[in-house]
Amino acid sequence: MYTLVVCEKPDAARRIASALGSARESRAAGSISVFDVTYAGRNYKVCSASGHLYGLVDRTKNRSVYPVLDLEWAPIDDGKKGKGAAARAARFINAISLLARGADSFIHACDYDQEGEVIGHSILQYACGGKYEKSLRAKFSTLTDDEVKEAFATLAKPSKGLAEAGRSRHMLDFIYGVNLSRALAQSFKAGSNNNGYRNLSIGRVQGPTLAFAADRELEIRLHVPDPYWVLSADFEKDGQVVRARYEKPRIEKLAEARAILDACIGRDGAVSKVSTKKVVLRSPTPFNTGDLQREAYRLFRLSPGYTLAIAEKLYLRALISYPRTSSQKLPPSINYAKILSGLAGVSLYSQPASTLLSRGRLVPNEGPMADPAHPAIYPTGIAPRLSGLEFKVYDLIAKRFLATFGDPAVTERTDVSINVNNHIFLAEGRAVLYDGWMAFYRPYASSLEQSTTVLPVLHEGDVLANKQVTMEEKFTQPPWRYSQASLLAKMEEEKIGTKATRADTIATLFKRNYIAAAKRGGGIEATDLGFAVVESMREHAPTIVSTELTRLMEEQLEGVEQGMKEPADVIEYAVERLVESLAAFREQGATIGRQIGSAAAAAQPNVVVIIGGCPVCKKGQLRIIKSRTTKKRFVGCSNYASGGCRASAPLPQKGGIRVSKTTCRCGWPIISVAFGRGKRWNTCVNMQCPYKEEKKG
DNA sequence: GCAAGGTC
Repeated sequence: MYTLVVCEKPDAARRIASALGSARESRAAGSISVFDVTYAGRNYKVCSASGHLYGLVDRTKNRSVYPVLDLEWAPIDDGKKGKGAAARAARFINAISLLARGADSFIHACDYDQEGEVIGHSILQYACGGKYEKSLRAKFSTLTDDEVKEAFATLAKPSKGLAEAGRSRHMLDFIYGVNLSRALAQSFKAGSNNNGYRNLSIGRVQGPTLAFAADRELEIRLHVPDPYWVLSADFEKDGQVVRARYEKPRIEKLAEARAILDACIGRDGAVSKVSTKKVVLRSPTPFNTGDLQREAYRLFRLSPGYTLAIAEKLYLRALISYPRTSSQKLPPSINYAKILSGLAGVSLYSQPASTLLSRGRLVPNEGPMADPAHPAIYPTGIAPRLSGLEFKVYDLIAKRFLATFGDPAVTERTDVSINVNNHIFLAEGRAVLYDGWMAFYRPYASSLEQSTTVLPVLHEGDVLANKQVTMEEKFTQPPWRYSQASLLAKMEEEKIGTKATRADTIATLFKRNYIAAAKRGGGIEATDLGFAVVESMREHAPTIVSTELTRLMEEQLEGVEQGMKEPADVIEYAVERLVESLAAFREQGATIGRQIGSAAAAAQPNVVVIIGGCPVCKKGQLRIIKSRTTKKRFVGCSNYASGGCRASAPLPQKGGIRVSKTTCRCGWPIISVAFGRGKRWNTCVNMQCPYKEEKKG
């Protein structure tokens, strides 16, 4: 007789078994690994699932019918992740079913979180014959020997509320996501003139993520650059140049900037204040999935999805720990010294690893985030044989691990105020006094190290020769577009999606052609189709494109978990609200479809700042500028301030502006301005254009 | 050809 222990994945089964004692591995039917181990006089067979083996299926199987509200749990079928998933799940289910027959008791040892509770629940209920409530739960926060033993010594009743909350989460996501996606796709079909089908989708995570990109794109398109002026000055002391900027970083009036320039040109400065400040920079915290994805993007421009795929490979080759983790913690049980000894045997890391080993006391600088089943990502210490991007990602992980143990770095910042005719200019010096952890993180810490600026030694009252004062006209910039990495960070911040799925969701939005690489300036831009989907959802099912749905769902599921709410009531309430949204789609399906359809076909408006060369002075460029006095937008020449070019023209105050490729015969640019729904008006910018003619676009 | 969530 034995107790069957059900784990979430093969790797966890191996670790749990070996934590309990000396385990013997064998192959069960379908060749999945099973570990026999005796612990405290009891025989255990430790087996595992491979993530979710069961999922929700639509009983009707007809993908053109909605709403689908009648769902059941069944072995997963081959989905979008490719063929073979169903066969793999069947292999695990068959093997576990056989093992269950000989078991007299069951332990649920999947990851101790909501999703893990569901994975174990399904297996114990469906593969083991309704054993969930009779099973006992092993609760651990990381899979270390001590914690696993502790969990088996203090087995608890299964958390039925948690399982119900998780199962309801699956239900709600399916009901909202599948139904609204079907409604979208079918309204597109109804509204398009060729009756074509287009695979459209929306969901609790896709929706808000797309809305982030669309809202940002709108901000960018609506941005009107405001002019401002920047003053800077170069001084000299003992042959060394001191670069300084005017104390006000932006001067919004040209007259004011001119006045300061005139007052300061050719006049020497006097040092009026010198202050130095030590800044201590703690070592970085170890990587969780998102941290690694962001850093790999910053340094190598790798997409989050690609980084995770590479990390997955490194993990499968036993070079790094499990890469899907929220944790920023490295418990001592991973054995720092052992890992460092391993790294000391790799020539690239031997010097830093030995340095750390010689210190004796090793304390990593941990971050606040934790994960129920895994520590932060760390190298195992096994010598890697890698090249290309795999090497880069490994190197980043290894050096980050080393840096985590490094001393705080100490930098010094010097601020100098320079008085020129009662105008204050500021110069700033930075120096690294002690590099500490930075030495372990080279070259990845370089942006911090390279901020070094050397100033000559300066004292209050020193007189500095004024070499030059310059005035530069600049324009306020629109906000940055999201990159894949910053969009992922935004999702983390808004608490939507999970460490393992965020990159996938972004990839889905690309696949649907809701977002695309921006034509200029890098980053992601929402496409017209993306805008149209957000717009129609905001009108008919607004919660799906808002993070509010996640928040509301979590509130309700919290009630289910605590046993205060019935899952059926929570789902019924959601269905009632969903059905209202779907009613609008039924009534206005064709109209919605036409809107989305025409958006999908329409060209992208350009982001316009410069609209063409100046036909008057022939030197400057015509730009869209917002007047400081009237707050209205107009066209002005960039050569206005420096060259006195007075070329200007009024603009309509509403509607997106695009520039035509052709210039008017009078030499001025032709623009098209959006008005109404999808209509544009083409016109020459020149007020006195002798060829003025309006063209419908 | 539909979600989001596991894992490979």
